[in-house]
Amino acid sequence: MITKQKGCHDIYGVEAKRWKYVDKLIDSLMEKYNYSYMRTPLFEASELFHRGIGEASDIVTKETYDFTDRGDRAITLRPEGTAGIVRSYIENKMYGDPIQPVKVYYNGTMYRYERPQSGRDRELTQFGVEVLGCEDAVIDAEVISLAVNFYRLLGLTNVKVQINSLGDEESRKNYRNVLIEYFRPHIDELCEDCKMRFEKNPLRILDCKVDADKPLLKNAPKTIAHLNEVSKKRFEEVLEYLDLLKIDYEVNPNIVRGLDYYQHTVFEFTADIPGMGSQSALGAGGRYNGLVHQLGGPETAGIGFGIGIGRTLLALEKAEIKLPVEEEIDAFILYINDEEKKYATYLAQELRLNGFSVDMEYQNRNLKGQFRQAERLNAKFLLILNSEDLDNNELKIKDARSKEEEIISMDALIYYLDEKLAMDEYISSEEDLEESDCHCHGTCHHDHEHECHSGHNCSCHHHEEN
RNA sequence: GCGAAUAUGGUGAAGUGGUUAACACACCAGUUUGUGGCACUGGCAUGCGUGGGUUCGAUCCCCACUAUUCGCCCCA
Repeated sequence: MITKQKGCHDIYGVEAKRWKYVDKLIDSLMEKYNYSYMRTPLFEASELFHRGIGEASDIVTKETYDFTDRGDRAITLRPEGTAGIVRSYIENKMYGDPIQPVKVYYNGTMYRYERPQSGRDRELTQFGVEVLGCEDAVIDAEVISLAVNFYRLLGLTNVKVQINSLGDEESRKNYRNVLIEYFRPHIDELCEDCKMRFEKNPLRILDCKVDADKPLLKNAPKTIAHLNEVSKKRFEEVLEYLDLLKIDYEVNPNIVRGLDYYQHTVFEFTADIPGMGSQSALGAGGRYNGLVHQLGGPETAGIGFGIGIGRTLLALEKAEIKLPVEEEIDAFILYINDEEKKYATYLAQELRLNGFSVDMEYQNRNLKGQFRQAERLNAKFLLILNSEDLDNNELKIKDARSKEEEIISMDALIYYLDEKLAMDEYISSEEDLEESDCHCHGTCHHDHEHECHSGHNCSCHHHEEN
């Protein structure tokens, strides 16, 4: 048997519906914020990521999927979304677009060569936005609030925004020197990794987990204290806008991010959910004003974030938040003989083209099996074909919920279904308010708690009474 | 890159150095000449991750490998 590659996943069934739900939410939210969808290639010249992300970062040194193609080109599967977007922005000269700033979003797979574990895969899906060509603090706040609202709409209300500012180039350099001077006399107290970081990227020492509790780290100079006036003012402005938008945040001087290109605002979205382990970061981002120029474009401000969809869904699961995924069909068509089967085939198409979700029996199973199939599919109505009824241009329709059954004229079917389904929607929205979404159909023959078709646990009322 | 655990059918799993590998759920067929969830009957692993070894004999013991899961590291 050929199996899937390490760290990859097949997504299907109910799981696929959850993903689809998130995709739709993203699209509709982005439409409201007026960000345009953008799709860039899954692979790019390796150089793009090396120049963009930074040679020193772990990502480029050991976590990318690299290969040479048949033309001997060095190719890398994209490990993140920003570099490709920026490359495209430059290549397509979007800085000349009459509409500025350029606000885009993406939602696609990324690849990282890592050891997989819970919440971390080799193929992962990220949703992210990028705003290019706007330096104003208001856009920082919009981008952050947008992400928070995305989480809120999913039901994750306890996502924390951790925010920090690295300042502009000048501030960043100053701070770096301050930090080096601060750590230099204490190098020996640091862990092995941090000794490496001291050389390559001293900022990263701050979010080291091994040394985190040492007073040396706790008392380390803070970025914010070493911002120059302009940077400081800018950061305050971002926070003001966040207050205005009622976004809760926590200024965390240890957020420095792994990538070299960040400046000014950097942030991380974390969810304090039991069972998420060290994968509590659901998304992150920041401002990358130097990147466009670094990749060969004009000086252009940029900001964005990336959110891991898989990890977000995992958080929802751990927090026991259910997404309202549709798992019902409007009607299922049953029949016994071949004449009826032909009519069923015709009727299914007719109803589908009229906007109903319809399925039917395909392989002439006995009625018992067909009823079971209809139940499994959560069909709201069963259309039971009968030659005699068909001759009278009628059919028998059974309401799966009420068990009521009646014979109606074929001509009235569409109208009938429309009416009933509208009613049904009304009723189920009422029920949602009372949180009674159990599909046990009143009577239950199970002795214990069991899994409902909709995937949740429910206990049967008449057993509870005992 | 480092560490740990696990590996039996569609699923959850039990099990033993020796003829037919429990049990449950699911599924299929039937009892029921066209109405589902109950009951009953029957069907459902030529096989216990792969390769080697020990043995008269291995799913069970040993070794290696692979895969999965979890943790560390790291995280766009």
